Amino acid sequence: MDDGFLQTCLFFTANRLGRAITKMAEEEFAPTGLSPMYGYLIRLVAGAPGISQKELAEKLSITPSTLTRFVDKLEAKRLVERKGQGKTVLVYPTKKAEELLESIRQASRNLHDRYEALLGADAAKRLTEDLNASSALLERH
Amino acid sequence: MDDGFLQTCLFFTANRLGRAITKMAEEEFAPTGLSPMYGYLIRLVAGAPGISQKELAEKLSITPSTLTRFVDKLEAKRLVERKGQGKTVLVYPTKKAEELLESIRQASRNLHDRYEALLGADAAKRLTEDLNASSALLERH
DNA sequence: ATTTATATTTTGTATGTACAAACAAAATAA
DNA sequence: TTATTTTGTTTGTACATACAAAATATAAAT
Repeated sequence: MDDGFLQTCLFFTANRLGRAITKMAEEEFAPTGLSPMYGYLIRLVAGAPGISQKELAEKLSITPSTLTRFVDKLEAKRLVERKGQGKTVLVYPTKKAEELLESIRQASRNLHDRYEALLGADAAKRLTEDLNASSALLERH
Repeated sequence: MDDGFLQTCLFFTANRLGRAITKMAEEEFAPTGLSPMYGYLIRLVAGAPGISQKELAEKLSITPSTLTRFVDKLEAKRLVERKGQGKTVLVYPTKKAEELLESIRQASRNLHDRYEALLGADAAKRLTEDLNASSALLERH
């Protein structure tokens, strides 16, 4: 069958892996009550209280509008608080978020262990580094 | 700042690349009037007229429910036709789809050329192969 | 032949994400 | 000091995708 074009297309293969690892990540993060991106957002905020939304969007490589939605949800769950500083919005973790932190870190570790077991430690590390490097190149067009 | 955990997490890096390459792919596929996944779906159907939805979902690594939605849309655009063969649904390309094919192939080529120019031919090829191999390992849990 | 089990598809619902436009505040220039 | 531009955020809307449950249709077993 004439379907080799899929396996040679970076768009397809990158998203294919994205779907597979997202499913796994959602399973591992289930105990935290958050999906993985929200968990990472909380880790960033807890590691730099008062970080601006702009910085958060940049670090997470998502658009500002998406970040607004994320912060909306975490604020509704009383996990972060906004404090407007002029036109920029600063984000702070709540006590509740800090209490969740260890569970989030554990989920990250479990996820890491799980895919490492399947891919091998070396291959996983190399792949992750390659993905970072390639993303950086593509993001600048 | 304490944000290294992002760069070492395969979930994050895979989806980061996914977002970057998806944006690029959407730009290159714009002339076809389709988003990239729909273009590839049409290529599969044109390459194997009468292929079942189940097979299509497998080849594209998406869930059957997502595939149903995709075929719904392409059917509404008169690009494919369904023919129920018992419990399975067979999908056929229309004339209109066949007329689009060359434009879709061209978009794929343009996309390929574009990211290859940024990543280098060798690196792009290796990355794509790694992504395929890793997806295969992760999809089986 | 009727019931039961199995495989495929569809539907309802939810989520992550983006773009474009609107809005608000700040910085710069006149 | 007022007018213009830039920067950061939010809102409306749309789309790709998934899961769980329902529907449909075949095949298997009694």
